[in-house]
Parts: sequence; structure tokens; C-alpha cells
Amino acid sequence: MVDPMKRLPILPAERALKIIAGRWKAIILYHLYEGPRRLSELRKLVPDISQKVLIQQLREMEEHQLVRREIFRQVPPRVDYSATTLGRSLEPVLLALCDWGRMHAAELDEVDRLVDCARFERANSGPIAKVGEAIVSTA
Amino acid sequence: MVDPMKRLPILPAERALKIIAGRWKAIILYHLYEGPRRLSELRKLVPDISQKVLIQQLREMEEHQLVRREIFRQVPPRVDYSATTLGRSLEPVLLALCDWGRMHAAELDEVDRLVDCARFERANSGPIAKVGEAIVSTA
DNA sequence: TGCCATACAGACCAAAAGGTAACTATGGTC
DNA sequence: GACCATAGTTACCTTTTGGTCTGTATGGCA
Repeated sequence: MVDPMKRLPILPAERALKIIAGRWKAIILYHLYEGPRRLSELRKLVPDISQKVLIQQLREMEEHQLVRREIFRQVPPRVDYSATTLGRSLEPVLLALCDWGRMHAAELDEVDRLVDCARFERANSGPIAKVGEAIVSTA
Repeated sequence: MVDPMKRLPILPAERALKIIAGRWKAIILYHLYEGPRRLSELRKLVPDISQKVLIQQLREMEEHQLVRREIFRQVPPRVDYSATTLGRSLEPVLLALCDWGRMHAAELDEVDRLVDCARFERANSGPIAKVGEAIVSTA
């Protein structure tokens, strides 16, 4: 049995990082913000992730209460994953990370390599702000 | 030789996470925000990190241009590390992470275990906001 | 009876990240 | 010549994370 809820870091910023820094968590959350999704749907939405890891990441997020898991007893089985309030509260933070990531790429002249993070970048889609300008999108 | 500047993720949010999610990067940056620091000083400020890993993290941040390294040819040698503009631009993001981490701990009733992140939490030191309220400290 | 779909679990492996401890280099001081 | 301090490097090991592939349970359907 895996230690349930093994202690998170005591420094808040590290705690937050530990919770969201999983290889696929941001993308998964991003899809869950649009509404509940079944495992099979998520697999299609994030095709590069293996099923085991997908479930792993979902379980960790469930443990940290970012995600809710609902089971419908049917055959074949149906399970819905959705973002909790706590999970949704992460959206502005992810948005800030996204903005900063874009800016960082701009500074290093690598914007071309970047892909849009659709919803995450709503705010400023124009020319990317450089260091002097606004950094966190004032929610 | 380690691959210099191996490609960062194409999704901005993931890129940002990759850059700042190192085990000690947030704390190191936090100390560099106060001014330039020598390696020996950082070692005292962050006693739990080993010298090898400290240097590793600094080098990665240098590569990503969050940190500047200045060498003064003296005996014994002197090397100063300081936050670049790009590094400083991360402060509001770390602040947002810190706030969210505090809130997350509050929701899970684990505030007691938390340690203050001094500068990172300047804004609201009063009772920690719960989910409904402001999440990102409006910089 | 065998096949389908869904949602898992488990064995096993590989790479990355983090950590320990010992070694190098420089040139001053005792 | 031995020792000091600073700022590294190196070999080696452990843990964590991510990944592949195969197996399982359920009950409907042909």
C-alpha cells in the first residue's frame, strides 16, 4: 500500500510546486476545466500519456483534492473525473505560469517553438510582453 | 559534457514548471532576491542542500538565465550569484504559488505544519483566504 | 463460447533527480 | 612544508518518476 497522503513540503511555494509539477498534471487539469471527462476521453485528449501514468496522475490529484472521481456502476463501467473547487482555484496560477513561460521563451527568442496553451493564455495573445512589462496577468 | 540548453517543453506552462520545479530553486531564488550571494553564503542560508546539488541548481538557473554568475579572480576565489531581471520576473509567480500553497494547506487543515515563506507572503499575512476569495495576490 | 468495451492493477524497466563523500586547484599564512 | 579557505569536480549510489506490456473483472452481445 502506498503511503496515503505522504507529507508535502512545509514551504508553501514548494508545496504548490510539488502538487502541480507532475509531468502531465497541467494538461490534464486544463482539459478538466472544460468539464468532466471519462478516462477514455482523457486518453484521447492526451494521446502521449500511457494509461498507467494517466491514472497515476489522476490519483495523485485526487489525493490532493484537485480532482474528483465519480463512479457510475454500469457495464461497461463508467468513471468521471472532474476538477474540484480547489482544482479550479489553480487556474489563475497556471495562467501565470503560462504567461511567464511565454515571456521566458520570448526573451530567449524561442517563441517559434512554442505552442499555444489555448485557454491558459486567453488574456494577452498579442505580442508577448517582455521583462519590463506586466508579468502576472492581473486576474 | 551535458547537452547545453536541452529543449524545454513547448507548452508554456510546462516550460515554466520545468524551469522552476527543481528541488531547491525557489528557496535559492528567494535568497538571491535579497541581493548577490556567494556560494558559501548560500550554503549557510540553505544548510540542507549539498554543495554538489546547490551548484547544479545554480548552473541550471544560469542556463535558463534566471541567475547570473560573476567571478572575481582572487585567492581564495570569489564568485557571486545574483538574480537576473528574468529571475526577478519570477517573483510574482512564486508569490502566487506561495499563496496557493497556503490556501491549499488551509483547505486541508494543515496550516499548522506550514512555515512562513517570509518575503513570498508579504501580501496577506492575516487569516488565509479560502477557495471563494482572492487567490492570486493581485500584484 | 468467445469477443467486445471500460477501467483498472501489477511486474518490470529506464531515465532523471537528488544525495554522499572524497578529490582538485590556487595562492596566501604559519 | 603543512595548512587554510573558497569554489569547484568526480565517482558512485538511491529514490523518484515515467513508461511498456500484460493481466483482470464485469456483463452484454453474436
